[in-house]
Amino acid sequence: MVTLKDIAQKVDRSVTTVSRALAGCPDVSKETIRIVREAAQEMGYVPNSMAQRLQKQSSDTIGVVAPVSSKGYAEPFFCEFLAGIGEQAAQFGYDLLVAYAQEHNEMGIYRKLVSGRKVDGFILSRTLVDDPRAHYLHSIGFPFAAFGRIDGMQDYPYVEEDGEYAMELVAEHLVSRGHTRIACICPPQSVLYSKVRLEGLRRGLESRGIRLDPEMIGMGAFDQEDGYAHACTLLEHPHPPTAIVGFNDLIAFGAINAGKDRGLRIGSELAVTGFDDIPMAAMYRPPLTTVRQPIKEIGQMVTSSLIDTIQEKYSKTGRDGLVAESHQDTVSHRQLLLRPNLVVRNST
Amino acid sequence: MVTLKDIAQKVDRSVTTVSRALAGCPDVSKETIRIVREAAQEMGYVPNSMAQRLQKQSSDTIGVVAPVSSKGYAEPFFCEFLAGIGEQAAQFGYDLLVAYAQEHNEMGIYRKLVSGRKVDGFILSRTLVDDPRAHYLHSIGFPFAAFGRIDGMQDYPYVEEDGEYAMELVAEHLVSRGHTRIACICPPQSVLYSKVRLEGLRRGLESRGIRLDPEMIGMGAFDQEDGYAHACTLLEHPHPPTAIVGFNDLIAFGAINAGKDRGLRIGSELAVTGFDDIPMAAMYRPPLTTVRQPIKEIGQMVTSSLIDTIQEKYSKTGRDGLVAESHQDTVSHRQLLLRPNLVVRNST
DNA sequence: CTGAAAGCGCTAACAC
DNA sequence: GTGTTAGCGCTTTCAG
Repeated sequence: MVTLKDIAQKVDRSVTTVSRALAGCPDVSKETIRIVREAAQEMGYVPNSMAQRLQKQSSDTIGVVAPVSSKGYAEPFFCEFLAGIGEQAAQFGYDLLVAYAQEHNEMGIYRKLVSGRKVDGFILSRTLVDDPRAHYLHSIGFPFAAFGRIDGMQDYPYVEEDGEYAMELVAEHLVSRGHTRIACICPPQSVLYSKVRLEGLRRGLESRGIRLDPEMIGMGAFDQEDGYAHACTLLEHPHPPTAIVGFNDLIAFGAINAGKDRGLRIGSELAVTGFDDIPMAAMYRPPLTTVRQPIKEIGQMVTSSLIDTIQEKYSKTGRDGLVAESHQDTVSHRQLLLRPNLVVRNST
Repeated sequence: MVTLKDIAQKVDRSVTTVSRALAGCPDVSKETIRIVREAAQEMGYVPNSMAQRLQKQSSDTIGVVAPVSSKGYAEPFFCEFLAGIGEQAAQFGYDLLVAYAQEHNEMGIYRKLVSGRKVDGFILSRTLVDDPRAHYLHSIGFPFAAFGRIDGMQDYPYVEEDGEYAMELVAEHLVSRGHTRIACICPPQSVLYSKVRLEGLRRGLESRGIRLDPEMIGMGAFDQEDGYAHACTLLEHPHPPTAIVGFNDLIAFGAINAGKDRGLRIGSELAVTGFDDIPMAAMYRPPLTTVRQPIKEIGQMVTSSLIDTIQEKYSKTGRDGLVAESHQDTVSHRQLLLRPNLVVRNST
């Protein structure tokens, strides 16, 4: 592996000069720059990243801890999200480190990554109401950006779709289709988006004179199987719903199946909506009415925010360790609440 | 951040001794070891990985380059695969670096990762007939392990399900159900598993006196949409199939939809099989008959192989750079061909 | 059993 | 403009 030293030897300059020439330092003669770069080129020089990182005291790496167990996430969704993160990170010269949390020690992995200085910042997703990850990182001043807001925390960067508004759209849509008995199936209320959406749905219905019956709420679902089970229960209710709002597409698929298995005609006898608009949503039968989340783009945005945060921190501590008074201001620029779209298909 | 130096200062020993004590070097007094470890513990010492890596000249990191564009892969499948890799890597103290290839420069990213010494080895998946990635890595002696065999390359570690045998099972199953007009929809033949499975299907059918009509082969599909389109074409054929073999589950879903949209009763009037057994396969309607691939476990296995390979290389070049004569032998232990299972559900 | 010194490859402060 | 020196944090000879 060719190093600066090798080049230095070959062009008969010092290692320092070579380093500077490569960096394009202004106080190196044009001539030297040319010579050095040429040599580097033909020798196939590539800097040793570990050496650079050791010296810079930064890892140029962004960390993502994958949700505990596949159960915790609509996978196709996470995959796209990751792709968005990875692409954006690469754009800015960052690597992407993906770690998998073991069941009962999600925090441990964050601590390990932090203290081993393996990453410069984290992307958080599926934020919780009182998110321990966010609290931890916040408390030690470690950069992170989240896909999703966090209750009881203000000054941190996030991107999120306005779940409340989204549910307003869903409510409006279903009511306009004549539904009055409306159910929903959602993840546990500890998952913030679940709480927000539920609240949004409740309000959206109430403002249209419809009450969201507590018995019409299936709580604690993540995937298709859960969705199926909850939908079955709902449909067996003495006063069953004519519409089911799934809080993600997988849940909605499960609900559709439950309806089908009972001989209901989806779309007419039972309406089902989802959330996310994963690729399969359009390909399901019937195609799913759902709230679109441009998940890859969201991954990119949240990554940009994170990188901003990292570099801001770096430039600050690099200078004097002083935290600018305008912290709150600069952060607020990185709080994005996206306006969602409802994609209407044949499941409603 | 606490360093060896800090500990050394505190316990009044040299940095060297502290390092050795922490490493559990036998020639350090019990007493010193105790003292040092205690101090390290309470000071919250964690080694700086960049420093370790620079000095060890290894990154303790495994690289995975995600397939170009989401189109290239059944995503839920890739996600699980990645999880298997990540978990196994963590088990052995390796990090997982995930990179995303841009459209026309997949090789570039491999080169970059190699020359920047960012990873110690790669996991390859969806191998191609004449896989450029494998050839490149092989030619420079860089460790890798593949999910899938590679035509024209022998001595490298891989894990694969026996696609030929799998198709034998599928053929047997369909024929035993009375099908004689059987079609299939597969990815391009440059994808090795596609070639292998197609060959297997052809043979499986022929040995039962059935010819695989070239017009019954839909070529170049990856996802549900492609599967749908090809299935439509097949079903519009003057002599349409009564069974369609999808080369992955997404393709099969597409075929099921195409059949449904034509009013065919899936399972009786049109049989459809898949491959992979992604979680959704059991939840589709009708549930999909498919060949099971324990993808997460495969991820773990292939990662183990890779780590073996890395460590073997390291111990060799570490000693004298000599390659043992038994290379071929040790590699062959890492060539696993798994026996697949057919999961029969209602789509056939 | 312990420590001093060297070095992994790179960058940066400080000369000349 | 360029070189010398120092240092990032760690491991590893080589001496004692």
